[in-house]
Amino acid sequence: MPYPPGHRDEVRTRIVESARKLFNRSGFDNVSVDQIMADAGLTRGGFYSYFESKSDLYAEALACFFTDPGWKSRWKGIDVDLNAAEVVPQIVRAYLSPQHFEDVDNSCPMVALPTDVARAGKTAKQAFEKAFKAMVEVLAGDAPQATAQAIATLCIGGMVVARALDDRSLADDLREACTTIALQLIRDSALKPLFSNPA
Amino acid sequence: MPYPPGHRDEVRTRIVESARKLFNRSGFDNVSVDQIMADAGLTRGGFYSYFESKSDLYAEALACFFTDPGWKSRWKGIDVDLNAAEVVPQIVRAYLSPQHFEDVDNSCPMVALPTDVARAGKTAKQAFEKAFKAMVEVLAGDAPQATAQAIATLCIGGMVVARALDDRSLADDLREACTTIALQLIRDSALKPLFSNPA
DNA sequence: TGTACATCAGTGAACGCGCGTTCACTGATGTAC
DNA sequence: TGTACATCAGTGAACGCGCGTTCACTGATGTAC
Repeated sequence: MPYPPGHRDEVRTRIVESARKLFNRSGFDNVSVDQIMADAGLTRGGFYSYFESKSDLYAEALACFFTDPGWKSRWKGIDVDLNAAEVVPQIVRAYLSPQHFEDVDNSCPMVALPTDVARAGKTAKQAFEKAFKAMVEVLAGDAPQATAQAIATLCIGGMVVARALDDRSLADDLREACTTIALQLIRDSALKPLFSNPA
Repeated sequence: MPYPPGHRDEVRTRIVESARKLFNRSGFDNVSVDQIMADAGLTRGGFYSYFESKSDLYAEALACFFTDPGWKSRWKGIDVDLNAAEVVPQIVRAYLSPQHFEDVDNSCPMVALPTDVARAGKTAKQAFEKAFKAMVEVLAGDAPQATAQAIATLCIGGMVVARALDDRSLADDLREACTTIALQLIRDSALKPLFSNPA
């Protein structure tokens, strides 16, 4: 058995990580197999002994962001402590932070690639959905499902729109507006059970 | 002067309209000049007597959606009457409606193309920004700027995320959740001036 | 310890294809007389 | 009214290029003795 065991798994992971980074930067279609393999320190020919086709990578590149245990503290500047009581507001602040806005390479793929996913196949959509459900679950806390979904949408949508604007200060305003409203929704939904719940 | 006056303008508009539709459907990079010209009933060669390059079309295709006087009632099923008192909730409902979700070809480009714009040049981002500002202005009503921006983000982001999900019923839930929360934000912000405004 | 070997991870030339763009041309048009 | 003409909108073959994918091959590796 030439090459140490686990070698292929390690290389495969490296390819997926390179793909995730480059997809984030340029979208699915503007990244070539050549570029991905070169970024992983390999040449193009080897790709097809790891994957059936380029589109096979889409779902894996989306998934690897969330399976990577480091993702929750990926945007430095704001450290999220998952054991803290105030974890939900912390996540919202980190997600909508300037650090996340600027670090496109290590961005959440739900921000960098949602319209690419909408045009891609079922497996990519399933991977996106899994990530979205996980995010809603983390944000849910005491809030009803609809509120948690809206808060997740403010986080993802705020970043997507901010990155498509030309004026940086408007983009900053938008991020902050979404943060404020999302935190307000969290506060309101946490308080509501204490009072009557008007229809 | 062969060909009637206005002929070129008319053909140019037809090309931009075809581009808008096809970009919405497949993104900037998956649509070829050939396809755009064929959709407009022409052949590829003529393109470059109307535009300097393919990327010149991006900003124009974004803009034409909003300059088209028909856009405000584009998603049938829900007719928005801009003179009605309840115009803002109507716009939110129409934007997040199943009709808009399904009609990708005639979709708002802010829903279909935000990540393509984020990767494109300055002119495309300026066009996107202009559309976003216009939307926020329409939604503002009595609400503070930050609230109007968050409502716009719920509309756009809700549609972007819904289209990237695999499960249609989850996508429907999400659209409805965003509608509910957006309408609640409108109601709350309209009421607030009547009471004290707590920090 | 040293050598011969089987394995297979990785290489890179080659393929057919569709792209954005160019350009010499064709032929439908309104105008002049 | 009818004909010849100048204009220029639109055509389609051709270009160089980079893509996704294939495949015969090379050469680094751990193993056997």
